Amino acid sequence: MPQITLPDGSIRPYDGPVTGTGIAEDISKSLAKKAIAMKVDGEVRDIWDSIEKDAKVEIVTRDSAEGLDLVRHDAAHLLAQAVQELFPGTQVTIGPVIEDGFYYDFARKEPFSTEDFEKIEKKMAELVDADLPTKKEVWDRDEAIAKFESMGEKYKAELIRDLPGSEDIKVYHHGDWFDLCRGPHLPSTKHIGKSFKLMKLAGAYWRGDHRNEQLQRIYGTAWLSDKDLKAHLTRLEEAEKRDHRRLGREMDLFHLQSEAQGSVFWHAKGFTIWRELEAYIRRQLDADGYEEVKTPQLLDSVFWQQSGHWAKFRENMFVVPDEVPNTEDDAPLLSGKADMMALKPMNCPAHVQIFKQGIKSYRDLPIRMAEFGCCHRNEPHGALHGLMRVRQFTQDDAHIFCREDQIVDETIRFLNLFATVYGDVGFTDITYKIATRPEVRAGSDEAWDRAEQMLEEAFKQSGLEYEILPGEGAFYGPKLEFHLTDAIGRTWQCGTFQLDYVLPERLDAAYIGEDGNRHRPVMLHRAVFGSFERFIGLLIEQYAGKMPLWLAPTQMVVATVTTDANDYAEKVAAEFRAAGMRVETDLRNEKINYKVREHSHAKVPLIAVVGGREAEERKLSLRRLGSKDSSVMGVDEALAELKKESLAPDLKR
RNA sequence: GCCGCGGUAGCUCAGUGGUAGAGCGCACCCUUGGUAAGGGUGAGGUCGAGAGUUCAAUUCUCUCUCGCGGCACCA
Repeated sequence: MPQITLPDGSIRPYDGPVTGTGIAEDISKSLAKKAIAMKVDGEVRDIWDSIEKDAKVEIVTRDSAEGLDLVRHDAAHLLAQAVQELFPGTQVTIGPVIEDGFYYDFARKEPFSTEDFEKIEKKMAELVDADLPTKKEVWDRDEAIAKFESMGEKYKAELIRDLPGSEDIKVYHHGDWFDLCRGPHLPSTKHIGKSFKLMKLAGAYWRGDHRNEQLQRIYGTAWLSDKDLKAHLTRLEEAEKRDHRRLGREMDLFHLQSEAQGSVFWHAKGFTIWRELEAYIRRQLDADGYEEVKTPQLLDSVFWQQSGHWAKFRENMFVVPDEVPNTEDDAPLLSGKADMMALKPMNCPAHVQIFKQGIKSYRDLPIRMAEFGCCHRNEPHGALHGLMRVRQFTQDDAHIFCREDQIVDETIRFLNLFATVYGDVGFTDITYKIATRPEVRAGSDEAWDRAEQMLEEAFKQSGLEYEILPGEGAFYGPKLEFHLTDAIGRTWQCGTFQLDYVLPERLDAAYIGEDGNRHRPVMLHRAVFGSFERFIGLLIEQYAGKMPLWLAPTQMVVATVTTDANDYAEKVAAEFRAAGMRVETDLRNEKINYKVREHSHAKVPLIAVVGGREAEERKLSLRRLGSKDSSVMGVDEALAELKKESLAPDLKR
């Protein structure tokens, strides 16, 4: 006698087991038509499942968040079904729902090509039109394994083998085709609709492990309506326009070229942004009790052996032989016997060397040692991505040497600095994470317990929301991660904060404690921007190139209406430059419309138009980027206002 | 590094087994125009590199390289 509680609080008693369809029909005919699944005590289930006990039930319709997920999940099945019909011999593996869509991983000897997409999409549409009903069966584990193996579906068989014994082996049929699946699913293929599109093709390792065979992954997007699909595709196009690589070229900020792949050629305009940011963060660090240092770029491999990087990080290091190259044309360039040096991939070991000079007392701690250190890492070719992932980058790096009892305070101090800086540059959408102990790690569990607790404590005291990333910490300690999202939804880690008990030990850093004995300091690795490169890349995308005034490479263009005003324009520009602003003039023989258009496209925040009228009255006509209006004002008034406005946020305070 | 896709003028892209085209940009000339494209003329390309097939390759094939999208990696 199940009692079904509906979302409105009403209770419906039933004499026996009842299906979601039955409940929906009892509520209303129109709901029954739209019902595609149900939520039983919060869990999404197949609409045709029987409910035998009292439960809270909510009917799920297509146009709900759950409905959209179901559509996408079914679309993944649909893709698999279409592919298997079109390409016999293809094995299916997994096909989950992801943001905005789904993917399915296939095992097939011959490669798919994006040219196959049209054919597959057509087949998918046919299957939707066929309105194949969904049927669920629970199979015996061994029989299921045998069945899938006999079909040549070894991945499915492996999945079943690895399912916990407590779990049912559920098989969903869509017409004649079936797949092992946790479900739930739509009642039939027609509910999927046709607002889907196959997007891209990629290799992906079975179970995400590069030692396994590589599968072929087809990504798709699916929506409830063609309108939604179109809107999504438009969003992607818009996002492309915000791509920092594109804007970097259009705005003459930087470029990359193959002779220095992964390293950036900063043009004057791009480097202006860098310089402003560097000056800004240096002021913050100075004010926050950091001391700035500069350490060597190239260090002997013996040093990296001591630090542990040679063992753990060597494959990502650029190694340089310490040898005079042979100058004979025919002789080998290098003897192969030279000692090796390496470009630093990190600054931390060098900072320990500075710490170790002289004797440190507990009274000296904490020491906050900062460096705008340029690091090189030999990243895999496939990982390189514009400014976001490069092989040479400069961090706003610092290491805090402190006692264990200072960790919480230092963490809070950092979080405050971090929040100030990100607020100042306009990043608001940040995800905070604590990455905890990985399986392979150094140090005792007690030390890890303490370290993780201290980080959480700091977060709690700072009032920031965070999530835990289990097992994602560094081998030497837990870390805080700060994630930002780029134009197309990829997230990037920028700032970082890592606890390290290991490096001071390895490199024998010590201070004299109150008790007169030697103690190990704890090292906190931390960066606010992370790398200038990535941070600037994200800034460009965040602002779609329309940088805030203090960061804009060119803050103002003084554009003349006629050549008669040229001398005046030069004079005005000079006055603004004298006030510390970055100002250019546009004296070209072009119409003012043309100039305004061009500088607007170049995303210059301010355009000062000057003609005969302005020259006569020592005025300018100011137009702000994104505005159609302009306002005429006196030069002195504009100078006072804009000089203040163009200051970095900290200097305005 | 792995899988798929790509590389033609500064940029965006078209095109072809008989050694190339557009728009924008650039230079020059005319135009002195009041807030998102005034007109004209012109310059500009080893069609990513190498090899192969062919009478002939930018076009077809292979290798390499770089780029793009994923995957793996990101101590």
